[in-house]
Amino acid sequence: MNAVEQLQQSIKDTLKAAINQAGLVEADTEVNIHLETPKDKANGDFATNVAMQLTKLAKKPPRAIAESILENVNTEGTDIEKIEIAGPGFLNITVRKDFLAGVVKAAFEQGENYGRSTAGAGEKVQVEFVSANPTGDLHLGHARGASVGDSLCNVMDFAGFDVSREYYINDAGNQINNLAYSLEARYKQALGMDAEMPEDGYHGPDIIAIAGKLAEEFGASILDKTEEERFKFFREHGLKLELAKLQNDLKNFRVEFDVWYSETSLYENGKIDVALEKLKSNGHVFDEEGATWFRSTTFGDDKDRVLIKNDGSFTYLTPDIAYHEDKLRRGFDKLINIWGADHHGYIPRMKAAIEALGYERETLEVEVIQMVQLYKNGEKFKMSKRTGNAVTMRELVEEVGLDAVRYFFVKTAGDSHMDFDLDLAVSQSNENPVYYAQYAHARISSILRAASEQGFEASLENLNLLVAEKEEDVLKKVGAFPQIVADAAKHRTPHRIANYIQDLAAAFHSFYNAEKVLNQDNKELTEARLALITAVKTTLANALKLIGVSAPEKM
RNA sequence: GUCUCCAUAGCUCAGCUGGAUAGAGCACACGCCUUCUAAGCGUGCGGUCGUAGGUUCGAAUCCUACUGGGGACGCCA
Repeated sequence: MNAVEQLQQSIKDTLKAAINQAGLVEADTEVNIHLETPKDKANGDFATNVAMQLTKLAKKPPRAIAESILENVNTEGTDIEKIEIAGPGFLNITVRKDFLAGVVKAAFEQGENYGRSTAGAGEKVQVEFVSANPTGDLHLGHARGASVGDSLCNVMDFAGFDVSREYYINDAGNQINNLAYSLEARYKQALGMDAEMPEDGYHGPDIIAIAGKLAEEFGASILDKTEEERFKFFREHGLKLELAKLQNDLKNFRVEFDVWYSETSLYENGKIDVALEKLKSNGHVFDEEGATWFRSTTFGDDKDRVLIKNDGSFTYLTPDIAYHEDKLRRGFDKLINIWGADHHGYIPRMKAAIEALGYERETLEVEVIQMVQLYKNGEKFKMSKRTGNAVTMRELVEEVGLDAVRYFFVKTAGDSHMDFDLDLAVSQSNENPVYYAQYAHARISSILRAASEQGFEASLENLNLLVAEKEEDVLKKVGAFPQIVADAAKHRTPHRIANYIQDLAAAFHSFYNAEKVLNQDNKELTEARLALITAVKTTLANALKLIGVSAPEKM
């Protein structure tokens, strides 16, 4: 438990004691006190609406309850300086100033671990994200999914969850056949031959590039093979090179997975049959019209789903069920899937499958990432893998810059639709909010360099000198960080980290303009302030790292 | 047609399990560099929180209906 949490708990305990003392509720009633941070600091450091919430139980008006609590409260030996009644019945709590000094100390001493907590209690969580088919380049939607997914993993890890990142490779099924045929056509074209692309072929430039590579390496020799051999060749090489490309692109996007899980492996090791048998023995499978069905409607899906088509092959769902069964067998407490909004209709059947396999429905959590609408030259820009004119993640990073892209995608809540104006992102890249935060970090670094040259050293000795208004604002922001991380992890909302970064940077910039840090005439204050800005620097760096953005020493 | 997500300032978006006078950035207007980085700070302008009901001490937040937009409704993946 961090300092702020301890403080909050202590305030809650103090208030609970007062409520009991006042006899406002039955002795065994569990009163849930919610503390919030008032927007206006004139309303104290913390505020609670508990008096309003108790109106029904205590059968008194809120202000009378508040007064009753005040009369019975004992703040001796706590960090509470004063409690006031305000508005309709809020209790505004002001904390002793020296409490904030502890915040600097914590950030200063914990360094890159400041903000870590055990809020997640080591819960084993697996997060599956991106999982794009290995049949084309990653595009805008994948970039958003990668940003949000990776940041969420970072945040949850920092908040004490045991996180594993996984990418599900769809290397089986029709799309891979299409990949092989597309590649063969491109290969022939690369050799100067006439070849038509298959009807559902992949027209992306990456396929052309891979075909060119194969033509260079193998010449025309592949043409001598039988049709079956050629198919196998293009399938294998296509997959291998597509996968290598995906892994490389993601790595360059600062995203690394713990596990790359092959769909084909589910076929090879019989896990699909095992899952099917389990569904059958649980009584959730039936045959009809030559196909085998999963009775998903039993678990709230709006229609039943085919598992085995009448041609004997599996639908996409079947290996996916086996995959999820396998995840659960690996001992995860929670499965988080990050899916594009175009797949959200798929959620009820997957949850149904989880339940049919005998697990808790809630074990599977699906975070839906809404579509990104790209604008260019003031017009909507259609994204299509098939037509090959999509803006890829790689191109986006080249044009806009990695830090800006990662920041941009993670600062918006995943469940809200998003417009991405490419011209704006490129032309105004210097005004992108990400630079605002990075600039704060660089500024601090600069001051610390100057301080070092002038013989100053950050010190925790005189933190009680940090009483200026702007200093307090900064301290409160720094102190809030562990709780922000814990909340963002709990609610699966990494965008809160981005918002927090803006707040913290703003508090610092404001402080910077109001107070000068280095002052030869006041060594004590200077060195206390150095400790303060070091705490800010640490916090900024930690927060930026969580969302995959760099923290530069100079700009 | 059914399901689902969304609708907050001119634009892009926040708004924590319902709380006090709904916030930030961009844009616009005006100030601030002989002083640690002006990619910054300050002041101002800007809102019937899509519409109409409901729930209650209190609703941008929860419920219902409607309007408008995205997405999904396949023995594709």
